[in-house]
Amino acid sequence: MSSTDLLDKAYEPYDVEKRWYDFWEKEGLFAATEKSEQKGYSIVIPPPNVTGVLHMGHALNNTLQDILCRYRRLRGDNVLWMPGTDHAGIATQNVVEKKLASEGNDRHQLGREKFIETVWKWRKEYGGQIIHQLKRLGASCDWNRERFTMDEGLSRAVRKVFVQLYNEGLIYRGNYIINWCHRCHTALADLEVEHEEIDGNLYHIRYPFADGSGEIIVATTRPETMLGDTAVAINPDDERYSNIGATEVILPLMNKKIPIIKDKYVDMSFGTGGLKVTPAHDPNDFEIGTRHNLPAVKVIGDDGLMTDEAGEFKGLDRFECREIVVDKLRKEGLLEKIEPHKHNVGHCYRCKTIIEPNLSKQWFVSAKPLAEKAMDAVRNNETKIIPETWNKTYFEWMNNIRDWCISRQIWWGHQIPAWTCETCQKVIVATNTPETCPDCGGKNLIQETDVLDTWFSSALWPFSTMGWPDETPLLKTFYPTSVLITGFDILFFWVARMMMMGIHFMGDIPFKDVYVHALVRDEHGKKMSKSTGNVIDPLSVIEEYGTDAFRFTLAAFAAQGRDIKMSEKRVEGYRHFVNKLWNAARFALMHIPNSNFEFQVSSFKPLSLPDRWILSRLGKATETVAENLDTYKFNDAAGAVYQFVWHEFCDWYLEAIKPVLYGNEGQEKKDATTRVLWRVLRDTLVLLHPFMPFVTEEIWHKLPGTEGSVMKAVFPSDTPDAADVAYNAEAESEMELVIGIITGIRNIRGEMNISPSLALEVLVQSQDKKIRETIQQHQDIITHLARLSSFSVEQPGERPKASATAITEGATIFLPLEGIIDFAKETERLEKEIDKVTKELTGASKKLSNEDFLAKAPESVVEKVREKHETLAEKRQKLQLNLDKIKEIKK
RNA sequence: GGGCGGGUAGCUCAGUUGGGAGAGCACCGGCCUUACAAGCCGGGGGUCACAGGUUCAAGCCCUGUUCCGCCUACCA
Repeated sequence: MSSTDLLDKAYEPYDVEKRWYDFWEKEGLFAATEKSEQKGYSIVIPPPNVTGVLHMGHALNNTLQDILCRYRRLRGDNVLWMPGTDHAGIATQNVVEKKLASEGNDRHQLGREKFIETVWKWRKEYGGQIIHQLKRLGASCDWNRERFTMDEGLSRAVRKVFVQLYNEGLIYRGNYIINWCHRCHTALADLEVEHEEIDGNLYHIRYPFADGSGEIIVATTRPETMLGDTAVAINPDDERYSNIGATEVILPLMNKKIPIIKDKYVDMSFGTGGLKVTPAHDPNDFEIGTRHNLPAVKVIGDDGLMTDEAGEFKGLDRFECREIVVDKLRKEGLLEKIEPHKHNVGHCYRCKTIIEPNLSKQWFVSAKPLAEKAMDAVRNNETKIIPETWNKTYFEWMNNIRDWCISRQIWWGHQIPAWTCETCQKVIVATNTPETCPDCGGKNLIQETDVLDTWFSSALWPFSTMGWPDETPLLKTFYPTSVLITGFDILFFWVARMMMMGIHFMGDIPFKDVYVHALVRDEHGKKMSKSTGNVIDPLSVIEEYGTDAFRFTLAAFAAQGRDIKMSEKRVEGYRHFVNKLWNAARFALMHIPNSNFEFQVSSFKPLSLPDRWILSRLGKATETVAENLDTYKFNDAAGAVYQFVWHEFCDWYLEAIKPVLYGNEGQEKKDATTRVLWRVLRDTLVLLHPFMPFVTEEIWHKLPGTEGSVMKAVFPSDTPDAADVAYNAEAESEMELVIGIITGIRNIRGEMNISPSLALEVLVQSQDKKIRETIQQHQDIITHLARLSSFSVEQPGERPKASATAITEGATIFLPLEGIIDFAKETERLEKEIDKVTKELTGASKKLSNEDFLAKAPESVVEKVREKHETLAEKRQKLQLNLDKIKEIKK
């Protein structure tokens, strides 16, 4: 590509993105090396649901991962970003069932085997959607290694884990109260229940004593469960009931005698202090029932309809039954009253159906022993959670962890590797399908029909994806992973469980760092949801503004510990930034020769002030970007590079070197500056690449003197010629002086409304010889950037009359403009400036006259304030002088 | 009920051992200056939620109040 081929005037992302993504994949630039001398760096992707489509959360999550992976590659690491999806048991089954229903079919008609076949077919056809969307985002995953939680390898890991935990006594099976979703027809883990406050009623029901000596009133929010009551409980300390003789009540509607029991659990201050006990339909009642050996009567079936045990109510829907029960109680005069009552009701996290606590035989993981070590790892800093504030949440949950119900009554998932011998009822748990019963030799072995919770398999993700249970080179190179990037919403679901499983099975933590990022909300801070209609589709944003602008927006707003409020307007702003870079490159390419070009900056010395300055600033920007990416401060990293590119490189450097590039200063100077320009652009592209991979790659290929992909570039601070961009104190302070003078002149121009096209004559006075020399030396830059017709520097002496003035540190600027300046305006401007300075000056004086401050503040602070006071006083004095002068002339 | 986070410019937010209140957008004024009007130059704007306290010094540390958001939980 020759430099005479100008870039288009505006950056058009669409074609560029497609082209380079294909190129990267084709060149194998995303591939990790199994064995390498390089430092290993690995991230496993939080596997999106195979049913999923890319939303803002995914976009943020994966953009951050991609930034880190691309950055680490530039730093020379051997990077593995492991991609994949999870099988999302309930969600996927729901989707496929819906599809079947639309075809007038259902899974029971198909049968289990056929149904699972259908799901696989669906997965093949539609399951890759989100992977394609991740590619649009620029995700540099090692796609050849893509995994799926239902893959053969991962399934093997699941079986092995299940069997081992069972043998260790950490998995057990039993009848317990679990959360039951009638719509999904399965048990759910406690975590999968979403609590929501709803306006319900508190029903007060009279339970007559069996001996006719009176009654006790109990309160309930779910009257239909009374049909399954097996006791009424009171607190043993409750004086209201200390004198009752009755030991039993008659359960209304059922006409059944049930005992009155005493249990400390009962809260005396709630209602009447009488509690109905339904062990089959309430977790607390279940525990009370266990303590008192009460029978558990299941009146609500797994289908949501009342069971045989519900007597005359049999077959009614649970909510319908509630109304009828209440109605009947009222008629029989057993309903004391109904009070409105707000309470929390559990809903299924997949389908929002109201959850019923239900007695059921399920499989559980005994979590406490696993949680202990998972807590230790964080306590000992083996795994660091960032930001730290999430430690508390992590410990809070781990400390109160309860056993994890892992069986699901659905078909799509890992079928539990347990068999029951029909002959002797022995339960066999094994990785391979057993042929005969080891106890009785029976051949009729029936496999457990339940499948495992999807999170059970995702808990193994960091090592199952790398080939475990085999000892693979991949595991050796990349486990433990370097960092996990995730949203806090799955801290418990996933992160905590990976910690438990990783430590238990690998004997080592699954990740060294866990970076917890925020949620993406809409521009008003509301959670995005389909029902609210405030969802912004990342893909439409990408279509409209380009991937680079979108990614940069996400990074720029990814401040630790705060949610991101996303609006398209923000993205638009960063599209301007992409375009700015594009045009800066366009400008640079107009001046960088494309042949016989020696790119070493160091061979051209001495360099001009702008050259030395921009190299110093580039070094600073490089350092800042690295520091902030190393500590997951994505917004600060993005901010630093943005500031550098726009306000230092474009606003000052490119403007300052124009005369040189136009050849006004001779070929030698031009050659030197061109090298610096090239160098800064090259390094800038590398710095920006992790954030904006596409536009940087596009420019990289247009820039002479670069080879291959920018992905293969070396991070600026790691290059052999990194010394060129070291901090240069002299250049920075000289440039500050020059910038100060220019800004002073521009300020007058702006405030006085002097036409930009009018070239001005400017005189600068300074007492400091060094300052005078520096200014003199760089007067061409000042003349150019401030648009001057003449410029001179001298010692303080005669003040030009009729001039506007500005004060910078160490120098006074005079803009003699007889006939041009407006005296009234200049007076006003100076007065305003004096006001400002006076205010600051007063603050400093106050401090300096405070003896305590002088005595107790550190010397360096006092000195700083003294200096400040001195400069301000001087500035004020000069301003005052100028004001007096103006007023004098005005007269 | 328990826990966490937040209240800083009109808006969205930075502000990391306590010592100069900042950015982006929006707004106002001036510019088509041959990279970019998706741009350039200049400018205005804040009792850092409120009340106390510690300190020479508080946006930052402590206490209390208040408002908002989230997580978590078995008061029927």
